[in-house]
Amino acid sequence: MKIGTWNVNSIKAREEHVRRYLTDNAPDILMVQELKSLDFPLEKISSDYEVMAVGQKTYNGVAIFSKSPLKKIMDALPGGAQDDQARYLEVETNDIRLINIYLPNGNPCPGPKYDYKLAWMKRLYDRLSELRQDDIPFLIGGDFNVIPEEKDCYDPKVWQEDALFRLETRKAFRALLNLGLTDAFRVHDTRAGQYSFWDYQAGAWPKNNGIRIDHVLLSPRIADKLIAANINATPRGWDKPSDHTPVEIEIAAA
DNA sequence: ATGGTCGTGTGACGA
Repeated sequence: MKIGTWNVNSIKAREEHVRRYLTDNAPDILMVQELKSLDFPLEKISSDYEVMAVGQKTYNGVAIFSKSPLKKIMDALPGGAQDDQARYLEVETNDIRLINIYLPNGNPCPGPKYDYKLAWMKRLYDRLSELRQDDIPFLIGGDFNVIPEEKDCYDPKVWQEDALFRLETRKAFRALLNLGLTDAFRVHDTRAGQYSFWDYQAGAWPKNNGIRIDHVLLSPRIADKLIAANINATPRGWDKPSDHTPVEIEIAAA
């Protein structure tokens, strides 16, 4: 079973990119982030996929494409009574719990946006902790807006005080891993300089000045089924690309 | 050394 995650940076601007990606790669599941649309007709992208989304005008928004039927578990991260940002979608398909997130960026840092990011990560910790306690196997993918380690960015000094890399952010990400989760990509590739995002500015893509911020984390029983994991940089090279590229994993069926 | 890029929706703001 092939599962991908991709921040598309506007579904309106990237409709054809997503269609092409699904056609070329035929994943069983694709999780996308940053729809930047409240009600884009996602079902018209491919008749091979069922799709479920939580959208919002202009900002955020996540969706899941799946070849198998999807059952909604929740479309907001618990613990945020006044939080109306579309960043979380939890579903069940093929007896697997799937979570798609667009974790807050948090810049500028310090400031209220960074406070929101840390609070969101704590809420995420609480939700994943609950799933672990209930022994529900799950896979969480998306744009985490977290650079886990120095080797996941081209120049750690530049990123030192950034909301994506500063120590407090990395500690909060480490806490998620300490629930017993596996960073799927790192099981199959330990090299430095493997990135999922390259800024549009300053020739970051041709210079390979990127960062690895899109992740797939697996609970233990799903991790045991992991067959492959990779970053597919091809879509970043397409015309008018997203600034992110898909991360792909494969797990053994049933 | 400086400004440099997109997307949304038309003027900043978010990334």
